[in-house]
Parts: sequence; C-alpha cells; structure tokens
Amino acid sequence: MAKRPKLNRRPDTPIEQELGSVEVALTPPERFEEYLQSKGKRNTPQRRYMVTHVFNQHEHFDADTLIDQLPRKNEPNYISRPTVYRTLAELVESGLLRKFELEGRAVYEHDYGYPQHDHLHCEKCGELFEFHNEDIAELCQNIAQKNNFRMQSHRLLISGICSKCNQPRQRRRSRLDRI
Amino acid sequence: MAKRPKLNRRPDTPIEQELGSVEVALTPPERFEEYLQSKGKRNTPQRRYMVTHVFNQHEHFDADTLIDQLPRKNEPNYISRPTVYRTLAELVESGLLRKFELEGRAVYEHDYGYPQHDHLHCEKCGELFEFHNEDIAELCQNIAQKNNFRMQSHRLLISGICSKCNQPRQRRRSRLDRI
DNA sequence: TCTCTTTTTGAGATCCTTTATCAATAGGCC
DNA sequence: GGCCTATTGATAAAGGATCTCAAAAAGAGA
Repeated sequence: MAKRPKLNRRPDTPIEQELGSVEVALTPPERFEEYLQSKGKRNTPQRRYMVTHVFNQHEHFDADTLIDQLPRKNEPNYISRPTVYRTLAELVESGLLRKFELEGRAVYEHDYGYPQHDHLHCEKCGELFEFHNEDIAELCQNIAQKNNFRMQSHRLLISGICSKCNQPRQRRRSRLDRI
Repeated sequence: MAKRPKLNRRPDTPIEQELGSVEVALTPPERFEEYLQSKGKRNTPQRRYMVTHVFNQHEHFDADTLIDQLPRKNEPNYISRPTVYRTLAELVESGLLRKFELEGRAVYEHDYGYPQHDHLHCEKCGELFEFHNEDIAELCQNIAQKNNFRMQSHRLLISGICSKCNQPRQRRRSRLDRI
C-alpha cells in the first residue's frame, strides 16, 4: 500500500470537466472575507494568500501537500505550519472547504461553488475519483428519517481498483517478438 | 465536540437485536487459527486471548478502548501495545474485523459472521449507530461500473444529530411548579 | 523430549500529524 | 497615530500508531 495517497487529480481530467460547478455570488476570497468579518476576525495576508492559493487549483490535498506548495521559511509570504492548520480549519468552518479523512490523514477539497459528490478510492494507486449521484442524498435522508436522525451530511467512499490499475500489465514486446 | 467518541453501544440495545447475524461455519477463534496456519503464522496465547476477547462483545472499539479492557502490565495475560496493534491488523487482514476511521482514530468492528451495514454518527454525543440497507451496495456497484471501477467495498457514514440529542432539553419541573 | 530454526513478543524509542503555549507582531477602529 | 485585541511564528507537546531489536517461545523434526 502506498505510504501516502496520491491526492492530485491527473492533469488531463480537470475537475470542471467531470462535475461542472455551481453558480455562486461571491468569489472564494470575497466569501472568506465576509465570513471573517461576520466573526470579528481579521483579514490577514496569510489568510488572503491561502484562500487564493487553495482555490487556484481543484485537487484534493492534505496539509502537508499544501505546505509543500506554499513559500518556505525565509521566503516572501511564508506561512507557518500552525497558521496553515488554523486557516484550513477556518476555511472548513466558513464552508469553503470540506474535510474528510483518508488513510489516517485529513484531506481537503472545495465545497463552495462545487457540486455535491462522493468518492471512489483506488486501493492500488491511492487515487481519489469523484462522482455525482442524485440518489444517494435522498437515500440517506430516508435512512436518517427511519432512525429518527436529523441528517446533516453524508460521506460515501467506494473502495476498489481503478480501471488503470485493473488492466493486466501488458508484456512489453521485445524487438525479437516482432520479427 | 467530544474529545473521544463514545464507541460503546448502549447496553439496552444489543447488536443482535438490531441487525441479526450471519451463519458461519467456524467460530472466530477457529477461523483465526485457520488464517494463521494458512499464513504460516503461530497461534500464540496473545492472539488467542485477543480474538476471544474481541468477539465476546459486539461494540465498536478503538485500540485504546481495547487496551483498557485487557489485562494491564504485570497482570496475567498482559499484551503489549505493539502486539495489540499487530494483532488487530491481523484480525482485519483475516477478515474477522473491519477497520474504519472516525475523528482521526481507527475504529474496529466485527465483520465475520456479522451482516453488512453502515453507520449513523451523532455529531453531538459521538455515538455510532448501525443500519442495514439493501439498496446501498447495489447503488455502489452501479456507480463503480459506470466508472470502470472494480469495487471491493464501500463505506457510508451519515452524520447528524440522533433522536436523543435532538430532543429539546425539557425544563425540569421544580416542586413549586407542581403546586 | 530435546534441539533447532524462525516467528513473536515486549520495552522503548520514534515517527507523523496535529494542536497548544506564549511572546512578539500587526490589523482595524477610534 | 495610538490603542486594543486578534494573529502569527517558534517551539514544545499531545496523541495515535509504528519501528527496532534483544529475549522469549512456538512449531517442526530428530
């Protein structure tokens, strides 16, 4: 099993192609600023940098992957590890990001302006794939109702082997084979 | 939010009542021994003790809860922390237990001899409730197929507020009220 | 039963992710 | 600009899970 899951989508399958997007009134930085103001929090350079950076790409990511992408210590716009974690929590609380857990690590993805979806997880290559299904939420709602539960959200993870990993590894034909 | 989720089912709702059970040919210890032999592993007292203990109760549990229940150091049948983790991994690998993650911790539950199910999680009291739904697995299978995915398992978690926590806290009537 | 080989165990250290502490810094409102 | 308070970064530490390795023990064969 991979020590650390691949959380980046393949560059040839941008997420917009897969699931489209949802109309929103404000850009993520605007939305975040609104949230901060409503909470009496301050709009710092670190928070501005992070919200912009995070919404400039669509991949799933974990804290470490994100920190790798941010400026390092002694570079301009450096953001310390605690601040990264703190700001991630705020982005989740504000509804901009969603957080879930995979293989013992917290994974984040866009929520604001992004359609509801669930995930397929390849146990071989560790990749996460998104899918959208209309029926799931309704099914969950029914189940919750039957159990006198007030549902707030659901999380469905389908584990298995993706098509790429499932292909039998082709024997590479040598020059001799082709004679 | 609770620092540590309650993983124990309430004593008045034993799991058999909720979901029944599945007929199996071997007892869990027998099944585990079979697995060990097939892997050329040895049947040690520690492994026997753990498989017996774990299947003597039906609750979900995490490693720490389990260790609390096991004999402590300098008592008979003490099992060290690394061995507990090692054996849990073997119980999962053998198909006796299922492992999943909740609030950053690994949680284990019976798999062998126990019907397929998913969970409701109360965000307030942290309790886990099980439910069985016939349609989910089929739905997942369809989704997997559409995505050229070879499904191995799924995991559905419905989060919300349980009926108990959802009840408006009744004002306790004082003696004076009743006059 | 004894011996031998190999697995397993337990003590302790260590890893890894995430969070807490706290003094110094800097927003934002007057 | 000045003040008050939130925020940051350095550092330590919490917490779960795993690694290392010498000692112990299981199982196979004699």
